[in-house]
Amino acid sequence: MTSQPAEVSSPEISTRHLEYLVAAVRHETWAEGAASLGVTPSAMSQGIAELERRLGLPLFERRGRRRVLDARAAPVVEYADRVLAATADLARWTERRRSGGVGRLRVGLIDVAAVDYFPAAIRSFRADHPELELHLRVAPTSSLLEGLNTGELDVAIMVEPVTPRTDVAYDLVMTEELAVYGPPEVGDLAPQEWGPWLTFPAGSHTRRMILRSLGDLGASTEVVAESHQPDVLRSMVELGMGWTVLPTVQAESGDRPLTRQGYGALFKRRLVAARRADALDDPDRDRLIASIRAAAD
Amino acid sequence: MTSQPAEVSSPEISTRHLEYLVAAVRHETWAEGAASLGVTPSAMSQGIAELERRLGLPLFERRGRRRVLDARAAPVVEYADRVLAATADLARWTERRRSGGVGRLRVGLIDVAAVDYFPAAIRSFRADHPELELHLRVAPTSSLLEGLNTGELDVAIMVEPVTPRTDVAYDLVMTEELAVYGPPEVGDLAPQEWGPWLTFPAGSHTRRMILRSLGDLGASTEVVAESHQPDVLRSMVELGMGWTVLPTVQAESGDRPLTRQGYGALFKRRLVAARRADALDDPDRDRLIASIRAAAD
DNA sequence: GATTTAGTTCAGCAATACTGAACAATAATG
DNA sequence: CATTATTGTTCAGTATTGCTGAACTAAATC
Repeated sequence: MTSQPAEVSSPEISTRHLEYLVAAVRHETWAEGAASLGVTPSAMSQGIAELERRLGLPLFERRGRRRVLDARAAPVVEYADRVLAATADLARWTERRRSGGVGRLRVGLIDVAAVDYFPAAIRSFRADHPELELHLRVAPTSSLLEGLNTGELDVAIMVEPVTPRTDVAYDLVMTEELAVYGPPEVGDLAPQEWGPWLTFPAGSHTRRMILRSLGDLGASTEVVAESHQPDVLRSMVELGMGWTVLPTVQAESGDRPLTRQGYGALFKRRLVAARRADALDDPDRDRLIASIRAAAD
Repeated sequence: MTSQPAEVSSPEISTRHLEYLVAAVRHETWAEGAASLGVTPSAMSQGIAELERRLGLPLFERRGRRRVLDARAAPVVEYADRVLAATADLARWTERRRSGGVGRLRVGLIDVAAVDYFPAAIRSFRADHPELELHLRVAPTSSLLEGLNTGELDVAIMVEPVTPRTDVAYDLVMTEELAVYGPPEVGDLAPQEWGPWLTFPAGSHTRRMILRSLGDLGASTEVVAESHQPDVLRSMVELGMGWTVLPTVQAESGDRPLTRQGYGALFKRRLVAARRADALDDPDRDRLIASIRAAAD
């Protein structure tokens, strides 16, 4: 065991420095970034120089008359994003403390949660909490995950990620079944005869699960059309353009339900209520999650 | 969906402010805290007042002539701890970048990992990486967890926590068996006749698992002595003071192994390599983990 | 009541962070 | 190729900030 050397001293960094850095990265030009923060390009230039000096490391390289982030400095931007997200959380928390509880909750939901499972629960929650501004965003899981990480969302009702993540914590809300639906006239076929497929875009969590399950059964995995919108996928199936896999609640609702293959559920996926792992405690978020889980039972 | 109101603006906060806050909380007096930061009490008093002003919230209350943290401000201290830990990480990362790789790795291990399983692996790793200052701390799992969270440790080889945690990420290293050991003269007994017990202190992960497993078998769960040190527990068993449950590698090593009950392994526990969930990537930490897992196979 | 201790407020000063002007380098246009 | 436009940098000036030391206030101890 060696003797313990002096601790590396931490630089003094302010959230202002980090705002300059993030603005420089997120905007096309530094001038635009400076404007977004309400300062002159001169202030931002000097501020970033001071940050580089305090870290003892250059963060940007010249590209013509522009400055672009050195790819090796990505961890510094990640640090800046995290600290600014935590600071924004803190600002909201202190605002809540000051105002004695009046606040806002920003909720993301995938479409099946917003349209099929929880519209009544959300209406009811809103009615029960008039002091709370409830903000809803309906988007695919990947977009909701990004929203959580950038601090734009407080909670997301989404598909459970395939691989465990350390940046997000979640509670199970419900399990739902997805089934195979073919064009109306084909009747029941064996899996080997299913397809081609109309499904979600590449990058979708659910699409990966669908294609894996179909592959396991020896079915085709040819995709001929993509859409984020289940209604669009349904319409294309009705028009005889191909087959799809959808949550049963989405495919069989309304006055023209799709025809399910007799195979049964292809697989089940889990919907979760996710928050950023390092988010501060938020009783309103917890109440909403409890309310949604109660509705799911 | 309501119209989106203006975002709550984040206050400008520096790591200096947060250092003042944490020093005020962690030291008996503000004067002592100020000294630990190399400033006068006046600077710290004004700095904390400015932080309260920027947050719009009092953080401390008067207790006689002292100021103590308002319990409701605990989330602000948690935020400060997180940001300062992340900033210290960043400082080490930038130091590594500047020095072209020469650095330091601070490793925690529980005693069985340091003494029984991985001494050769660690000697070998140190020999293979002379450019790296390897710091070892041997302590119980709870202490190692705290060291991770306060940024004092980069990685910890420890018992897997009973309940999943979001602040720590870990890789499985190995599974080890723990068995029941009685005083030398008692021979094989049924579980109902085991005990009383010499075991780890309250708060120990392993102790909770031991008592739960014994309870499941209908054995006594009476504890008559406690120690963090397996050698001490062994000695007390040899002296006929009671029974213990230990990792077999600890209980049966050396020239006077304890006598195992014929029951077999009471249960298995998992040792993991843990890091803080939001820690920056660290190739040296990953290499050490790979080396330890290879040694465990 | 006198003394000591902990934290606060004040005045002064050095350091910092911003603006606006002038400048340098690069890219686009004629 | 010359001129103009654009992006970012450097400089000087100024307002603001953050620190120290002194004086002060309030609480605790003797």
